[in-house]
Amino acid sequence: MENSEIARILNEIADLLEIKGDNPFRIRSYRNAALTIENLPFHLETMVREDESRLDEIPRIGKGLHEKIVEIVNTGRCRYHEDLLKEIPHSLLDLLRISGLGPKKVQTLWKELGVTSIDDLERVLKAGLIKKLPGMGAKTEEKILRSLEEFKKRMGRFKLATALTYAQALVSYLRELDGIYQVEPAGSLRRRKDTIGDIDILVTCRKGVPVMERFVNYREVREVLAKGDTKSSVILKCGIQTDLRVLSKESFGAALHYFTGSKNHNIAIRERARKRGLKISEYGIFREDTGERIGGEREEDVFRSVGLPFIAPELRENRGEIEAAEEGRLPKLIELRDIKGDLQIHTRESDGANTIEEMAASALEMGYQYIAITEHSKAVSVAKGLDEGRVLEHMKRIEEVDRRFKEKGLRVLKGIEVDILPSGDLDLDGEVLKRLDIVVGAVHSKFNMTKEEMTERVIRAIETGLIDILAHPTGRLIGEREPYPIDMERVMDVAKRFGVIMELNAYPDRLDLNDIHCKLAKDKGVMVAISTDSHNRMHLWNMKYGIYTARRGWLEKEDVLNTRSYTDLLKVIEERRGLPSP
DNA sequence: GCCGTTTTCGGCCCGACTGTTTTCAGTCG
Repeated sequence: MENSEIARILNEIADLLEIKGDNPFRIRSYRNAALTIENLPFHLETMVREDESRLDEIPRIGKGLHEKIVEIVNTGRCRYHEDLLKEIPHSLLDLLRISGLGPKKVQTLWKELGVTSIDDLERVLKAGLIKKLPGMGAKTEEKILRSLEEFKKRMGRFKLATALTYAQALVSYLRELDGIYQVEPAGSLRRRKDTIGDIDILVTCRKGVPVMERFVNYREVREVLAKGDTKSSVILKCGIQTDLRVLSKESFGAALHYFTGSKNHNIAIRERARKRGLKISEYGIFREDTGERIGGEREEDVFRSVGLPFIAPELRENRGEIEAAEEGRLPKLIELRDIKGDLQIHTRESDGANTIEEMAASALEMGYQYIAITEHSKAVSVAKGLDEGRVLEHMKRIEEVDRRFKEKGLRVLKGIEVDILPSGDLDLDGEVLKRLDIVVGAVHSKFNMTKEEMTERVIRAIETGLIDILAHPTGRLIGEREPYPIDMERVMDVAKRFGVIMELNAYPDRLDLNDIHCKLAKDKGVMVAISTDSHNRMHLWNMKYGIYTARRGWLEKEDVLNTRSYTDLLKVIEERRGLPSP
């Protein structure tokens, strides 16, 4: 059973308890535990089966949750969860996902009108029954109707790249206004999470009202949800909810920290402040006893007040960054400028749009020292994948381009993205693969294997000793295709033995490895290569999204292969190939 | 249900906006 499945059950218990009106702190405990489990860098079921007592080392899991987790792992079920579902219909939980509907309103709808599903909700909305309920009126009914439509339309989240594009345009628009001091996007966008629920923008300015006016009149606004003096919310035409908050200069830092989150990072920081007799809110840092303000203008004030160094936004997930900060072992996170080359690039020879020369010229403009040309292999026929003969021909063309770019400072490596067949065999002859400078291996077919089958498939491929880099290791396409099931810990253990490097595919739809897998690789001492998988010249610029994810995964320059110089890169590959084969 | 620099009971982060209220509950982040 996956960690996410255990977390889902615990989250559902929390939802059910909320509708029941249970103790809010117990509910929080379930949510905290669920979040902790989602973020674990190891497979919880395996750990519990090996040594149940190690559960006690995990924070926010006490006696009660310990028992429930063991039960879930052993039986696949949780009696407490099932008992709750006997009282409360499961489909009621969908209603909580509609904004404006919380546990109390859902309970009222259920008890008073017998609403137990989205369909029921639509029915009572059409019949105009909601405005007759206690505590609800015509406006509530209308709001729920709008939220329901929004919910059906956007069901889910937006890719980071999409949200960043819209946010940056809006920030520029707001900056044009006179009297604006600071405009800063916060939230999961600033933490560079791979998907974004909504955009939060913070502003300081001479006068708040004109900013709010300008915001709600932005050309991209579809609907204004709320408009106040300090906070307004809109839905953009693309469907992203966007909130703007106006702050005083003296509280900007505290607010930036607060609205950057994550929620659990904030709770941990505030808890820390409370123990020091301080109170941290989005308005600043105050002494609990006297109420005296001791800071808040700069974000650093928040960290300093609780005795910590600055923690980069990408790390703020309460995944150990506070402890690391305390012990002075925060990572020095990788930056875009550390990248010296790109190791997965396609050209017209397979399914790319540009020539080798064009890709090389763009790479040179970006200041890179090297690129690898990695076409698909023959199994990926839709992408005009290469057979052995075409690989050898293509190698000559790459060598020719390399000769011309060498003196300009760019080396062009002969590579391939060889298909890992369902059997785990590679799609090209080993003798041909050995003649290439770099071999990237990847799964592109038969995604519906079981976890065991897929893990074996990839491990077999690694054990050929012929793969240097394992590309997009989970095959996910954000918002379109779930990652295929694979035991990443086992894969990385084998990769470590064979010196195989794990790819972080920087293409915005992939970001694969994800942040948690990057951290896992780092912890296991497996090197990561950040590659764009470029199919045209513009794609080369996607490297930044890979960097964002790498930073969320605690990666430093040293953890990433393509921060190496050309000669050091070759050394790493050479050493790997020199490792004893089975 | 978790947790301990107020340590095994009694707390648990904090504030804005909305709508239906007439002093506040619900929701959200």
